[in-house]
Amino acid sequence: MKFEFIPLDYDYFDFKGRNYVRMIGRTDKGKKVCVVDDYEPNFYLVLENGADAKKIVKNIRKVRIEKAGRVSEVLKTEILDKNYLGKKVKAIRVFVTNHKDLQAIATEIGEVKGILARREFDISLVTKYIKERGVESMKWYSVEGEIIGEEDFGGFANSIDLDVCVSASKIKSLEKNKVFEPKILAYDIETTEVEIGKGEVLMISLYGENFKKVLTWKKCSKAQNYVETFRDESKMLEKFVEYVNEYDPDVLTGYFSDGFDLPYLKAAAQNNKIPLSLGLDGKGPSFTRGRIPSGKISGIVHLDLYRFIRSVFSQYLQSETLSLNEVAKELIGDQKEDFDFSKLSKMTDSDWKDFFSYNLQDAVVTYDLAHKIWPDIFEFSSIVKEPLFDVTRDSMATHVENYILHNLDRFDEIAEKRPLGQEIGERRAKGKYEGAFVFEPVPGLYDDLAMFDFTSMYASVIVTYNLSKSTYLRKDRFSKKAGFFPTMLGEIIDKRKKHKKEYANEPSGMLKARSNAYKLLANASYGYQAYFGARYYCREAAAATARLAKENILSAIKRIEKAGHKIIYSDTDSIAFLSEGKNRKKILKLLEDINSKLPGIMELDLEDFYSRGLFVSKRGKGGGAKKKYALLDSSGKAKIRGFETVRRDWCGLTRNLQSKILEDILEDGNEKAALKLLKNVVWKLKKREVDLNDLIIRTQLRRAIEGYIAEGPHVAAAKKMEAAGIKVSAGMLVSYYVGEVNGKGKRIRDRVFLPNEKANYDIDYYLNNQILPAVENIFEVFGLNVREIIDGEKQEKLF
DNA sequence: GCGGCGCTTATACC
DNA sequence: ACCGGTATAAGCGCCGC
Repeated sequence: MKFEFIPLDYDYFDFKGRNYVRMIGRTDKGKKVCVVDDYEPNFYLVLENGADAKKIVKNIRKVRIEKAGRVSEVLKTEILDKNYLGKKVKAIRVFVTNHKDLQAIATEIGEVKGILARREFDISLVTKYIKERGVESMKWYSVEGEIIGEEDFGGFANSIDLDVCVSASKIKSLEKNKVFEPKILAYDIETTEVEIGKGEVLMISLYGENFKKVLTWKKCSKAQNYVETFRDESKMLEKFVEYVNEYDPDVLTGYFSDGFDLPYLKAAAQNNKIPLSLGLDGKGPSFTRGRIPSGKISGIVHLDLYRFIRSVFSQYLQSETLSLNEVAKELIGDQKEDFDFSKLSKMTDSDWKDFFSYNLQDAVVTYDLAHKIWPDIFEFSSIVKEPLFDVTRDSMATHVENYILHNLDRFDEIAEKRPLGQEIGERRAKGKYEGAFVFEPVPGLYDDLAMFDFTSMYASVIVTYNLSKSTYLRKDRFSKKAGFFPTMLGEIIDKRKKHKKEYANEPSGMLKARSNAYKLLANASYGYQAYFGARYYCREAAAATARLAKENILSAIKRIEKAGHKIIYSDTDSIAFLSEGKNRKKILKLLEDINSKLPGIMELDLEDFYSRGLFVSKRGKGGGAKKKYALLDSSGKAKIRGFETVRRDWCGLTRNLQSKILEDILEDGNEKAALKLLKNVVWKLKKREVDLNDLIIRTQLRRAIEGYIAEGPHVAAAKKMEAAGIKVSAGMLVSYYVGEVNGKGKRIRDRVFLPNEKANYDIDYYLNNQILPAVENIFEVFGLNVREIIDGEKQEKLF
């Protein structure tokens, strides 16, 4: 039979000791199908110059190992002309029986004379399959094949529940370039405990197209009609499985569901001694090891939105935390409902009703969020050529690496190996190298500024100067012959430009996602070369990238100065300077002049014009503070960087006041209104009229409590939480305020109170450790000493 | 008991 | 451990007086 097919999920199985890839996807008619393809596992031997390839082949043909009840042997070999790290080499491609034994066979062959390196035995089977056969995630194919019968592959077809299961004889790529719209089902659970394996699942919400349910075993006379009540937890779990399998989604999505919902459900099923038979094979979720376990369900792509958002998407976001609440608010508007969890101990029927609604709403929000970022997930998967499951969990470094791996064959390149423990240790032991240039500003309020910035600076430096592992010669010298890494990066930059332009002409979610994906890949590639875990690690290339970027920005600064402009600030790839009465046209001419002399693909761009800019001094010490400024753009919008306003570990009172003060000063050009604002807040603070919510300080607990050498206020707060029976864990945001205590109380941590604890807020602390430090450097620009002014007011009041 | 300084810690910028 | 270096600044920890 023949049909059109898009792969959504990949895995593999063994039959008679051989490997087969199994892809689950949809046909163009919307049928969920399984396509089985055979795979010939293989790796490479890179030969030394002048080695006797035929002799080596003769020797290795005999290699055979027995392991885990399997026999693996060398089935065939090919002698090929390939490239390895950019150099022409003779190589032997060694085909073996089973992918699982690649490493063992490579070890068995050993470091024989004539063999320079053994490579590509450390790439996953699915990645190798996609790389070699070109059957890529999120692309359309025409598939021809035989329906898999009941007896085939040891009764394989019986164990999975699908419309069709085929063994492919021909898979041909189709020229179809449209976004695939998956069938998404979102879920969320509420439980009595937060620890996996403890407590019970109170309810499970499910939300999809024309589908909304809340499953529970809590009886409630006021339950909404979408609530289904079961006899007990076990019956509820069974129905959950039934509904998911019946709905038959391509994607089952949750928020932090790898870390919570799915493992909790699995443990709850175990506690009830029932299977959680989700998925096509009915085996339920399996968890792959890792820092965070990844929950895999056969035939359904389990997608934890939190993980993709954290590793890929978070850099677009303004949100201070990656909670569903905040992320959803930013991306799809305010949707999440509130629920007071302290009610849980004594719930009325009406409370339960609210809780059901809250639970459902979380699934709705998750569903909407999944749709919102689907174009980004789709594009990432199709650009990086890795399955959805992996692409939504991999780090940026892995994305860069996968992009490279899947594009190496165009360069006839054999892939470099992944570093092992010892090598990682050696790489990490190397100290830091010198990084970016940051200009020390002179504190002051400036009028009429222009800002230039280099587009994708580090990436364009890598491309321009050909900086990579395979082009590195010796001591700061790199080959002139274009390497595959800089070439690929050049292509990434070109594609980013192309799609950005297309998006500008005809905006669409897909084009925006595509251009963003290329931008992110380009931006992550510099860090990749300095990352200890990278196959193509090259500290020298990374150090040279930083050094050459610095040379280029310093020479651009000189040119701008030479044209008669005073430099106000510069950080890494941007330069702010005074327009000096020159009009925009003249400044654009200057930009053009500089650009004409820039090397390679390097490009300076006009970032924006600003009517005012404020720079302050460092606290305590002299000199201008770097990475801290406020600018007013031509449309009247303030751009605030580094100030307490943008730091989440300062209280709301301070942040709001400082941001208003900065905006007032930028708009008025003087400090008069701002000073009034300050006096007003100080007055309110002293009269205890400030709302406690505005005084809460939030700080992340970045490790377990025992891990701290210095016990700061947030650690003290975490200890208090623990004492109150609240679970604390690394990564959580701790909230507290500083209040008055009797007797001892020298240290701030001794004056820490949790938000629900009653105390008088410590006026002195909020004045001297929050408000004044945040504003004094701003007023100092105008020659004012606000500490004296505030003290003066106090004196006046006394008299 | 207190000032000073180094260190630890969190968070930001690019 | 899951991309890099540069930077500010608070508050603890500890020393010396």
